[in-house]
Amino acid sequence: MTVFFSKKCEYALQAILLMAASEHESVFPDEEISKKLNIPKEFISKFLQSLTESGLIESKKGKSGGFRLAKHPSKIKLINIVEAIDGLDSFNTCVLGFPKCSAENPCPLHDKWGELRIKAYEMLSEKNLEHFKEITVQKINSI
Amino acid sequence: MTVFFSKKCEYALQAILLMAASEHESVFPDEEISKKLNIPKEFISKFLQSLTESGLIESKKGKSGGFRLAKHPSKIKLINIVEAIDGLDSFNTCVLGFPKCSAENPCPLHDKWGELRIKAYEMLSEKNLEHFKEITVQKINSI
DNA sequence: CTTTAATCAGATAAAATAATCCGATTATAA
DNA sequence: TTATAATCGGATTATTTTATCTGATTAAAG
Repeated sequence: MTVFFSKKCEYALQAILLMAASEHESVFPDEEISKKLNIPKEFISKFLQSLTESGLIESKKGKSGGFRLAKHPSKIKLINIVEAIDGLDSFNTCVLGFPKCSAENPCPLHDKWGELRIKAYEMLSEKNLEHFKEITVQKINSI
Repeated sequence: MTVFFSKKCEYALQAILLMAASEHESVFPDEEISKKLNIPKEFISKFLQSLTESGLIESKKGKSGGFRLAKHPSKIKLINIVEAIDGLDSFNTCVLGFPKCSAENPCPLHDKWGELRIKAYEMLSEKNLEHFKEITVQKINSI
């Protein structure tokens, strides 16, 4: 396996990047997200519901409804999505799976992995969605 | 989820660290590995077989049989185990799950993730098992 | 030669994750 | 007010991963 994010989380990150890259307050129905990102349509409501519960997006029922960001892109960071979907446990567990790995009882990779973990966290939290607009548009157009 | 290694791979890394930390040429039956590392006994043969096929360890059948390293610990690196169990695909795929992520069509995290991936690879390949002997002994004694 | 203790290999079961389906509800717009 | 198009939520299915079971084989030791 060797996954970093679950599929749900990957999809959620892609979807929210897509929303942030578009006109503010645009509403996206499942169908549109599915087509633009090649995500199984029926699966979308599953992870977008989690994001709705977390207050990151809002859902609008009925005709011409769909999902949209609940905040301005500048107020959202990728780590918020990861936390909502996968949680932050993996930033605190031993990479080798040893129990009670700590500075007192470190595993052979404890220190190195600790550094990488911090860098990974930074990667997800140092920028907000506003910063990713342009590159996201380009990426999506290339799919 | 947000896993880095599969459970199989974690177990395999732990098991091979254990073997490398002991007297050279010691033979370890399933039972012993299971007890020392709290790994389900029946599951051990599953991933140790993969390591046997890869030539990292040898299995000895019959009474007083078991598994032992096929090479000196100084000739084995953690990346060898990862490659044998999980493969190296994750070092080449997009962290956000976008298709065809590349320098020409990068995802928003392409560069940052690229750096981290290299550091992760280094973490697994810069040292050999000989280096981890002492810390492994301490870690296992603390379980 | 027989007993014993181990791996091996294949089948199966359980659990987690990913994907699909469908009826109920909701709200827009004709 | 009615038809339409969307989410919502629960149930179900499929797939993958993890774990267990069992019988066959092997080899050491008495």
